[in-house]
Amino acid sequence: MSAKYEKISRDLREAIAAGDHPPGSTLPPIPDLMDRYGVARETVRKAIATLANEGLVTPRSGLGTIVRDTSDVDLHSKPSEPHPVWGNTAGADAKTVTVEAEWTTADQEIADLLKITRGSEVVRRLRHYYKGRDVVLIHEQWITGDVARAIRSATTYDPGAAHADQPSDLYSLMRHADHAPTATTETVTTRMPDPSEKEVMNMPPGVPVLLTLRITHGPAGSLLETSSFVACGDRASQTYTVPLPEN
Amino acid sequence: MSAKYEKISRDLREAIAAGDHPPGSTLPPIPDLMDRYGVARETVRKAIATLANEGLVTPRSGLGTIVRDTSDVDLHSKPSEPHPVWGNTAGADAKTVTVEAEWTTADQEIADLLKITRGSEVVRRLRHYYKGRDVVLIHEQWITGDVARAIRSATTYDPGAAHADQPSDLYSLMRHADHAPTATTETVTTRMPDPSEKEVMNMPPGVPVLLTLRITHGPAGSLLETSSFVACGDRASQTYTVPLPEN
DNA sequence: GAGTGGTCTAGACCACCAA
DNA sequence: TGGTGGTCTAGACCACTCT
Repeated sequence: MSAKYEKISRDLREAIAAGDHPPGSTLPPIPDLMDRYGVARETVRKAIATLANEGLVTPRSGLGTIVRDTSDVDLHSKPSEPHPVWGNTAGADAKTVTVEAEWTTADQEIADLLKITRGSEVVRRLRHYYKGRDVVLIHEQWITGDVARAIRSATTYDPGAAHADQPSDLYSLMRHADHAPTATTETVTTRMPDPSEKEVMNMPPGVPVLLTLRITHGPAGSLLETSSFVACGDRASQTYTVPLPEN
Repeated sequence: MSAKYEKISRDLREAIAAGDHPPGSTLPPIPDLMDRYGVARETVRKAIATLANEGLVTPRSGLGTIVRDTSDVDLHSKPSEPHPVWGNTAGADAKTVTVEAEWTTADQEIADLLKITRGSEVVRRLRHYYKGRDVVLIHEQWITGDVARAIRSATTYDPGAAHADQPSDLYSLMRHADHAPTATTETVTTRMPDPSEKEVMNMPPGVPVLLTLRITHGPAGSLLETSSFVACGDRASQTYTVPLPEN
């Protein structure tokens, strides 16, 4: 109930909340805390690790234990406008890079989501959204073969081929290809990043990811694509406007 | 780059992913892993702590290191229907308890959100949403004085007083009080829980919270209330349906 | 009681960063 | 070079859970 490291982390947490140690500053060095509390090194480190896992601080070798700024959400996507309105909401230093693009076949999970048969041809794209030099969102997308072929015919753009230039808005292409999207269903949840996500987005410890699963609906109840968005949780938020019924 | 504990945690992570150690089972005991890798106890514990912070396992004294089931989201709220549709989406064992309800005055932050002057009278409510015996969502709500007074007059229900019985749907009361809500704006983000949230919702390590900030709009651009929803990240998700424009 | 994880120590060596 | 955090050890004692 009251381990030594818990008291230390509680004291430090309160000191941060009270405004000592403002964001960007450092906590007292480990040796200082060892003296102050009369404990061993590993006990202080455990206390600091607790705060790191809460996302409050980031220990950095040679520099000290840096207090994070937890209030700076600089990405603000509004899916009410089609999701990749990256340029609009994220500023001039935002960009998108298509890492992979390929024709492949749907596994069971994707087939279920898109209500197609397993093994159907689909286009899979993996894209990274940058803010400055940092990847802040990983977008994996599956487009039904029907829609991808229609786009290829109507616009001479093949969604399943890698392109040097970024063709921007897939939804515009869908409209030109007679598959205008009518609505999306987006489910938002959260979890901790796996090691590869942590590495790609250069995430400090104690920061979760915001996970969005999207399904795009087309004419006559058809399904056009499905996407998963994995966003760095301390930099991204999503806003929805929900109209309410009268009764 | 390749600390001993990193190799151990990587091995265990892969073993879990491969289907050895299915959800609910336990990892090998610490002494076994010490022997297998020829390392000290604290090294093994660090490896396991890494997995715990990723939300993959929960070590429990006397029982072992239990593999969590990361796929069981049992709460699924649809804000397209007014948010507290708890009974509909969460099953029969869901309930809501009002922990606090009071008339108070708006601080600067709440005043800004509701576009009222600081110090105005508002009603603040703190509610816990249960699933079975567990709190899975903490709801803090501020209702403008105008709206709360109108409800009190029209329905003889005072939102700012504690009630033994749960009056259910605030939006219905608003409609009866001539303040029908027309839309909500909901911003979703994520962070790690603070210690009090972790305690109230009995959250294991490595589980973030899903944070929703809601503003409810009323007739003629008025603002009726604002809420923060803090949901246990491994049990809750939210779904939005977004209509898309034609062009 | 036997086995599990939880806490803590005292000391060692290493990697990183600034001046 | 001196100070920072990062890793690791070998051993101790405690708290919890099941049988």
